[in-house]
Amino acid sequence: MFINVNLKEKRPLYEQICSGVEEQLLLGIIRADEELPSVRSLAVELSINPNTVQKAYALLEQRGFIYSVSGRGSFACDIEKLLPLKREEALKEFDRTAKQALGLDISKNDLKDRLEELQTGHPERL
Amino acid sequence: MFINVNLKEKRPLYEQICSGVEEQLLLGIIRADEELPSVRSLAVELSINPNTVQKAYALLEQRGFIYSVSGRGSFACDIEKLLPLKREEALKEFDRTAKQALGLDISKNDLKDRLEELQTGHPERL
Amino acid sequence: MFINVNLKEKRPLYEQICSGVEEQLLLGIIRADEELPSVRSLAVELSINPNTVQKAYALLEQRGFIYSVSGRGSFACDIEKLLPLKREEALKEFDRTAKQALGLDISKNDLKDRLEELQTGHPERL
Amino acid sequence: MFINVNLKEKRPLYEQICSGVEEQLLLGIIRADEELPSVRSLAVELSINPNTVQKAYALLEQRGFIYSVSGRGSFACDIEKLLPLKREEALKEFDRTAKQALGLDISKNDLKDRLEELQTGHPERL
DNA sequence: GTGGTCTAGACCACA
DNA sequence: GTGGTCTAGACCACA
Repeated sequence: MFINVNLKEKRPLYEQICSGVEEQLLLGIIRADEELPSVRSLAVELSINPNTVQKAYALLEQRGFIYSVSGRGSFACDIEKLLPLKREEALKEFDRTAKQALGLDISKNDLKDRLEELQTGHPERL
Repeated sequence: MFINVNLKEKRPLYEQICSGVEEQLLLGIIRADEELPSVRSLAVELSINPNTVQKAYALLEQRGFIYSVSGRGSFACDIEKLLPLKREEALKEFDRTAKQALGLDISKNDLKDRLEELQTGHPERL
Repeated sequence: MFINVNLKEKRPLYEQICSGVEEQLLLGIIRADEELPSVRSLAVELSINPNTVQKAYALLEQRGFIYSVSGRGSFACDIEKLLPLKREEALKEFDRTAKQALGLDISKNDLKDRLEELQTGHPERL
Repeated sequence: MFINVNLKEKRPLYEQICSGVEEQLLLGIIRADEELPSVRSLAVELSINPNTVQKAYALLEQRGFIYSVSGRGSFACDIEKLLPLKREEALKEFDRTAKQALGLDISKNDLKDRLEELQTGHPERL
């Protein structure tokens, strides 16, 4: 697992960790029940405060991405169960931005053309 | 001009004011060179501190939406000049969310269908 | 005399009037002892407050560009007597900006080349 | 870092702080990613209000000179990336003042001689 | 009257 | 501890 954090970004560090882990889960880089680095080791690796990692893991657990076994560590949830929820969220976001564009007199056809040209950059699941 | 602020929202008050004004400018509700409510009067109307309104107006000026004349008041810029920039920003956001959806195995055709069903809610410019 | 003021500029209106008059004096558009528009008429022409024009004229008098004859009006001074002072001020400004450029590792030769290419846009004195 | 503010100057305090910091960044006195004094400590040092320092730091961040990390502090950006922009600005200013001098019948050769005699006072980067 | 600057002091999220 | 937001209130220049 390779998580990057960037101090210059405005998002709080714990959010950066969360989205890093979420992304790798969704991409299949982290498998179901795979063990995540411990709070302490990740804190050392990223040179940040363990409390920050702790907060990120707590949020990830609350959001259903990981589960913690006390005294053992943290493990990835089965992402397949989360996909429908994530898709729903993504579509809401998509609608919102599409509406915004339409409100600026960009036509639906323009947006469709744009869609067609998009490269997903979606790597094959390992 | 009808600006609403909501203390319960996480976004700072000054940002809420900014987006309220921006929206009305883009919708043509506020015309070029039209005078906005003074810092003080808007503060009274919204029951917030004048400094907060001041910060919002300063940001709006910096972003090119309004211009302030010391001792006179604040006035709307000609929004037509800002439209291309806003469109560009909106399209970037659109691409981002579209990519996100595609990354979750939602097909381009699904997104296009969704686009087709969207109602813009875009009022005619007066 | 054609003075323009721009509400969108950050400089105060009275300063804009001053520099407009100064410029026309230095360019020879206004001649020595020529009468300037009255405070009231200029205020009407520019659609601004007479107090603002009054302040501009007071400053111009204080700086030696015009003189007022009470009950008669305001008249242009002989600009030739002011030129040495203006030249000194301009050279100070020139030195300041040149130093700034040199401090950013721009070479003296670069600045000289730049000087050579400048078009003055200096109209012939009438 | 040695920042001075002068209450008697007309420029607002926050602008004085900005230009002080900008200058030291451009001179290489402050290095990339070096930590700046905290908002509070600089306020104490200069005997001014923290809000004023806060405003200065916000402007410096917006202008690309520093970046702030909430809960951590403020740090210097890599100035090398800003140099081209600063050079461009400086040359525009140089042109402006040169034109002004030429408009007062000062010859290009006079300006070149003047350039030649200038001492930069530019300290070596450490 | 208007906007712009500044002070004094509070409270919050983040680390 | 740090920066970010907000309030309450003062004073100034400008028009």
